[in-house]
Order: sequence, then structure tokens, then C-alpha cells
Amino acid sequence: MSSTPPRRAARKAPSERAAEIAEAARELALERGLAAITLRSVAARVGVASGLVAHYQPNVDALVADTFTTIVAAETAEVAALLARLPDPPQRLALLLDTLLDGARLDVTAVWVEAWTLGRRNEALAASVRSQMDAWQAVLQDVVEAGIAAGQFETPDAASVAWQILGMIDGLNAQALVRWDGVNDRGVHLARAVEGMVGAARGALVPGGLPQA
Amino acid sequence: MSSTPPRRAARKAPSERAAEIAEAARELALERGLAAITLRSVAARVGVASGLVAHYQPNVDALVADTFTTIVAAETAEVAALLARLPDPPQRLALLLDTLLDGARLDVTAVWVEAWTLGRRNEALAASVRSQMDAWQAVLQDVVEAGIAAGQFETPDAASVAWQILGMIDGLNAQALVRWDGVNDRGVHLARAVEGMVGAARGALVPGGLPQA
DNA sequence: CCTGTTATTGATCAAGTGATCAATAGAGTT
DNA sequence: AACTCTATTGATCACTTGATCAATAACAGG
Repeated sequence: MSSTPPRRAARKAPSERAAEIAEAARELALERGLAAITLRSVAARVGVASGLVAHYQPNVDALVADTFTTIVAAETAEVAALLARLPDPPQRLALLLDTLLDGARLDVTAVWVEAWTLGRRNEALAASVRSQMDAWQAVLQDVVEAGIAAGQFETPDAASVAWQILGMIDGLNAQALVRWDGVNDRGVHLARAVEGMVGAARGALVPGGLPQA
Repeated sequence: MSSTPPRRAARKAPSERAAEIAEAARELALERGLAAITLRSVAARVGVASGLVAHYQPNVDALVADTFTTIVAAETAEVAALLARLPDPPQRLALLLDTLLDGARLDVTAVWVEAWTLGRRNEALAASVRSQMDAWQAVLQDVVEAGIAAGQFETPDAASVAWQILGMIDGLNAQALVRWDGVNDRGVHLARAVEGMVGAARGALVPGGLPQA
């Protein structure tokens, strides 16, 4: 048994150490924001010297950008997988709205919002943000187009509608980040708004399936 | 004619100097973000020693919070004044949506987004953000309630709908900050979404007044 | 058991931050 | 003209940041 932790960190395979660093950065970003990712903070969490973190990354900006991508891509994949189980486009869209508004991923929302700002001074991050936004938009566009093909939705521009829905979701989540109270029935309001945009039947997207209040 | 600027800044009345500092901070925030507000950057813009800026503020966090309030309150007042000219609630709401989506205030949007993140580490700023969000919501709620009173809107919860519209606008603007292209007819899509939420007649809010595409 | 490769260290540098405060000097008052 | 008040200075401190790199030590292959 050792009282004080070992002076020197165990030597590990580069891939393993890189994974540890990525994981530490991910946790830091979710807990304290992307701005909390520094050479020293990440190193401390992994239990290595700061120089080692620098050794595994060209610079901190890249680590921040990679961390953002890791976090956000996982969310997109998770939600997309959830949707894949449902066959009916209106059901898929309803689940999508419901899931993204449930407040279970507010830490990810915080990362999104921070990335929008940090992207101004971190070109690599800005590129990641654009790429991940495209990924989200693609997921939404898929659902909208499937609904159109099935004759359940009707809109002349699925791509634009998908962008619009994405923007609304982002805004409502960002709002929830700052202000929880005061807003009732977020899901129902959004569902009605989206029904109008995609040309779905009234009530087709309301989570509980209740057509009217 | 003097080649080099005077060593010492002219002595001014405290209120005047304070105004200069506030204005410099405002410009910096709009041009380079709230994070660009530092004792030295503000001092340099005013043409004064850094110590003087500190002399006029308890700390930098307060200056950032005040600057945010100044910028955002001016926007709210400006738009509210615009609306006041129109008597008809649907027209007011249409103008509101149209104005906020026209991209003329993207610099203010950037300040909003940054404040959401910075508020995490600046309690004074967080309080300002909440307060200014409330102010915006009140403007929107007013319009919605006027429409209900006039029998042109129909919704059981004007306050929640106002919050919802605000969130959507914020999200769409934040999106525009990062990605301009790909989205067509933002105004029309949003107008339709809002029509659904406030229970207005189809086409009542479309900017050009065209009921259908 | 050597020996070469390289993962790891930690001190170091330059740059930037907020904050403090004794010293200075400008402007109004007497 | 002397004086008083205070706006203004700028050096200074303690701290944090990203980055660099010579030195160290652990592991693998011969």
C-alpha cells in the first residue's frame, strides 16, 4: 500500500493515453465548460504532467475542437438510434422533439452554446461546429422527407424546414439553460409550431397523442 | 500641431469619463465580444491608463454586466418603439418577427449568446441576463395579449407562448451567427410556426402579407 | 544483460489577466 | 497666488494561460 500517489505516471501505449486525455477533456467540458479545458486541468485529471497533454495534441484549440465533436457526435448518434426504431415519420418527429426538450442533455446544450462563441476565436472549433450542425440538420431532414414521401407531411422545402426546427430546438434549450421557470408545456407549443411548418395534421406531433388541450 | 498624443489625458468630470468608459466597453463588446472587455483594452480605447477604468468600476465583472445590459436594453427599447406605432396586434407581431430576423442586429445576438455562457462564471451578468430576458418576454406577451383581447389570437397561456417565441427567435438568430446559407424563407417558416402557436389565421403574420407561397 | 526508443517530467518562458496604490498634476475655490 | 480636492497615472503584484524542451526513466528487442 502506498500513502502518496506514485511520483511518475505509469508508461502507457500512446493510443491508451490519448484516450484517457480525451475522456478527461470530455468530462471537464460537460462539468465546467469548454473553457475549462486547459493543459493543466486536463493533465491534473488524468494524473500526468501538463507537458504530456501538450505532447498528444498540436495545441489546445485542437483539443477543444475534438472534445466538442466527441460530445456532440455522441448525442446525435444516440438520438438518431432512438429514432431508427420507430417506423412512422410523425412518431419519429414527435419523439425527436420530446427527447431534445426533456432537459436530460442540458450539459450538452451548454457545450453547444459555448462553442458558438468560442468558434469566433478558434477556427478548428468553428469548423467542427458547422460540421456537427450539418449532421443534426441531416437527421431532421431525413425525418421530414420520409414524412413527405408517406404523404403525412407537406412542405416544399424539407431542408429549410429542418434547419428551422433545429434552430428552434437550440433556442429553447439555450433558454432553458438560463431560465427554467415561467414556461409551461414547452413540448406542446413546439409540437404545434412544427406541425404548422411541416404541414402535419393538428395533434399529429403532440407527445401524449392528445389532439387538443 | 502635436506629433505624439499628450502624455496625460485631460481631466474630466467623473460622469463624463464614466460615460466614455461605458461607450468604449459597448463598442468593444459589439466588435470583439464581451470577453474582449478588459481593463487594458477599455483603457486603451478611451486613451487612458488602465487604473482609471478600475477606478470607475468595482470590478471587471460589473463592467461586463453593465455593458451587456446597455446593449440589450437599447435593442429592446428600439424594437418596442417600432412596434408601438402599429395598432394591429397581428401586424405588430409580424413586424417583430421580421425585424428580429433581418440580420441587422447579429452583433447583439453574439452578445446574447456569449452572455449565456459567461453568466456561468459572472453572477452579476447572470442576473442581468435573466432580467433582460424578462423584459423581452414582456414585450412579446403584451403583443400576444393584445391580440387575444382583440379576438385575433387564441391561446390559453400568453406568457408561455411569449417565452416560446422568444426562444425560437434566439435560436434562429444564434444559428444565423454560425451558418448563413442553407436556410430559405426564415421569416415565412417562423411566421407559420408562430401563427400555429398563437392561434392566428393562416397568413396573418407572413411579412409580405402573402397568405400562401 | 545491454541498448535504443520514446513516454513522461517539470522547470521555464512570454504573454495576458485583475487588482492595488503611492505619486502626480490639473482645475476650481478662496 | 496659494490651496485643496481628486482625476489620473503607471508601476507593481500575484496569478493563469499555452508552449517548449532538455532531462529522465520505463519498456521492448536484440
